[in-house]
Amino acid sequence: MTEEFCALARTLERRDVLSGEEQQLLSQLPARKRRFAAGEELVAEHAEPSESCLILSGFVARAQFLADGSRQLTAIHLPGDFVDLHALLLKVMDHSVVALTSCEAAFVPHNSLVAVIEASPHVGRLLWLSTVIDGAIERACVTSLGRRAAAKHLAHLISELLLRLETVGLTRGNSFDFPLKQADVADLIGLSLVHTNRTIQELRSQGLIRWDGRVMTITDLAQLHKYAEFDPTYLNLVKRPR
Amino acid sequence: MTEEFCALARTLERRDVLSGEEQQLLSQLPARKRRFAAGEELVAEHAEPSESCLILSGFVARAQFLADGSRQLTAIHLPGDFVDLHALLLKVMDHSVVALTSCEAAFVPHNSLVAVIEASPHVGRLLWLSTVIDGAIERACVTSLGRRAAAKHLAHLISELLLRLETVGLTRGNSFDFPLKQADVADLIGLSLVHTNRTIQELRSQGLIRWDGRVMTITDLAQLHKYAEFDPTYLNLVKRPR
DNA sequence: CGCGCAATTGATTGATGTCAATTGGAGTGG
DNA sequence: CCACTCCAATTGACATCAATCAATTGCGCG
Repeated sequence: MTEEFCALARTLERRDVLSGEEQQLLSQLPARKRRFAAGEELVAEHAEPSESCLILSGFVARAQFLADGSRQLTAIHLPGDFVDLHALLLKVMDHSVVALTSCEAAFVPHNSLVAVIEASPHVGRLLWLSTVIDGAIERACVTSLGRRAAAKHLAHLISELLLRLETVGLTRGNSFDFPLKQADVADLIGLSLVHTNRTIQELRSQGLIRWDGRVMTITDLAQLHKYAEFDPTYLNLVKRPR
Repeated sequence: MTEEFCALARTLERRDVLSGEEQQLLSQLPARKRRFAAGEELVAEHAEPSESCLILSGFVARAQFLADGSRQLTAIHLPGDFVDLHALLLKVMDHSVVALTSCEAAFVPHNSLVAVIEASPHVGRLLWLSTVIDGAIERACVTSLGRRAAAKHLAHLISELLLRLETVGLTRGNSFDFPLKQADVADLIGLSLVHTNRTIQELRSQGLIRWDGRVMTITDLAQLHKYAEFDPTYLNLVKRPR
């Protein structure tokens, strides 16, 4: 398996077993590898991409823009995530994908994805699954935005990130690299920059996290989960026949 | 085609052409039809359903509950929507599905869905598409919650509902039956009941809508769209080969 | 007529946004 | 090495939005 697809296989295998042939199929997908700087757009809103992009390194997010210039990041994505796989069916992008840090992505043509899916309906279902988990993550986000207090929302997001990053081997114990700007976190949790700053300070002063802008460390995981009412069911981190 | 699947076929056909055989396949799906009263649960959180449910009449919503007893409705669903199709892959429900009005639903066994998908990859893709559109709708909701003022959020939701209901023939011009309680609307847009009431009044006083608790009438559609910055791209109401 | 649910209103509190500085640290050129 | 600049983080003061508490109204129904 080529280096590029380790992360993908790892993500898929977190939810079901891949046979050797299936791994083969994935590793033979053609991919155009590209590097982006923080702030660049990987995929533009209203574009009609003929390839989907798999994140290899760095953090990216889906973004929607409003007339007043503000922006909401509707989801954050990590290495191993097939960010715009849904474009395979949606045809027209309803949001753009932006780099939050410098990152690398592999662009895979839709027609070769279709070929893989036809060759292996099981891999097809696992890809379908990954779009459906994206939906579950967005549902959790809706609930956080609608009904959780700011600090709990942020605590929930951090809890989720730790688990998702563990899946792809990007944690060291309870800490992980998280070189985002507070302004990006603000757009992620739907708050103003100033209030985001105060919210972060609250989690710090509660002794739940440490974050210097580069490394996020969860100081008290059990407490963080309890505080955020975090239930990882929606991430489907269970191996099952699918 | 049996009566039950008219709505489903109609929803799918809004996005692509179905051949006669494909319609056949759909119409032959076995279905257990059930009726629910407002407030009842169609599918429970943490359940592991072996069937997915297609809404035939009425309004239902996905709901997530919090420890303090509050609730967020992460999406509203209409006749023709295959609400918990994603359970086919997710296995465990991360939310429950509740009836907002009295409603009817058809429960379709997962194994017969898998059979249809294997018989027709194209229908499979259209079902995949429908889960992916649910995701797009949730993204729009995230943006509304995070970055739109309350009244604009509500205006956006109403704009969306009109279009989605048109798709399944449930509108009369710019009006449609909408027998929800304001408390449900509150849980849908993430506001308190009192503030929801005032938000509705604002849209009324701006001359955008009329709503007596049963029938919603959009008085000035162009203005409503403009006010909400409504861009229907995300609903994918375009016929294309998928 | 009276009950009960849903809608509405008023008053108040609390959370969050906005505006305007200020601080701190990394890089840059002299 | 030191000023200087720039960007991000932080702080304070204040305005605005939304939640909460507590009535009150309106309507359908027995």
